[in-house]
Amino acid sequence: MILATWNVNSLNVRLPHVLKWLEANPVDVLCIQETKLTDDKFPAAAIEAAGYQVVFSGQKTYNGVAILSKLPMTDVVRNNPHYEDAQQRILAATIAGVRVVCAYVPNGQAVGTDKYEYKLGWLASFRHWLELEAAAHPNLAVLGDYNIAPDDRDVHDPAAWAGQVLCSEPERAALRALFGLGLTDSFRLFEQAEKTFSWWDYRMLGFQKNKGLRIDHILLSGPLASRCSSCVVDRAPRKWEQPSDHAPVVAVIGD
DNA sequence: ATGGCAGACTCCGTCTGA
Repeated sequence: MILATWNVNSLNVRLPHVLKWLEANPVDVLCIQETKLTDDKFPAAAIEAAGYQVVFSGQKTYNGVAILSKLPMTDVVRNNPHYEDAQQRILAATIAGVRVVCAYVPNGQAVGTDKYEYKLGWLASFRHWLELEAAAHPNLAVLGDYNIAPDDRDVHDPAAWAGQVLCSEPERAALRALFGLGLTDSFRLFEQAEKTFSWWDYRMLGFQKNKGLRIDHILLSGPLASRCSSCVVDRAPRKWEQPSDHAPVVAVIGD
């Protein structure tokens, strides 16, 4: 099974990119974040025509998540049942015996702001819910835009980003708390090129200068991690016309 | 210290993202 995650920064704009990428990369499951579409405007027909079933949970202007799958999805859950949230950031489904969670973790804006506090509270409740999911589903995969760079290897300029949002110690501790549930950052199971990132600022030639962060992750429970044979970032779509500022991350799970 | 870029809505400026 091949699992992928991609923050598309508006599915309205990026639908052609998604379809083009799936044609070249026919993954089994693709988790999408930042659809920025209400459910009545979701392009389900175009995705189904490409051979994927799809579930989605959106809102106007911001956030919004979707799971595309070649195989049937059951037990679909929208949002964290233990966290009252008007923002649509979580979607879960069971696919071929694997519990797949698609998450768009809040950005946090800046350390010390209300949005930052919302992010930390959201993550604490997310951990609580994932603990229950992990207990119920030995095969658990949590994919998405975490808006956290796990450590300084995941930051183009650690000194400039030190203590800043996406890199602050409380955020990193919240991510480690998810690792504490037995979830592994599949990217770090393998030898990786230095300065591999999944997001680059649109401004100041961020991608061309590789001034990025690795904030999109595929976390796997023990049984899935032991069967994982690769995890890579696909930089190719970031070079296309009118790209998302994020690149897809892809993990391969063997038999 | 600010803006740079991009997308969406309030739509020719403002908010948010990361």
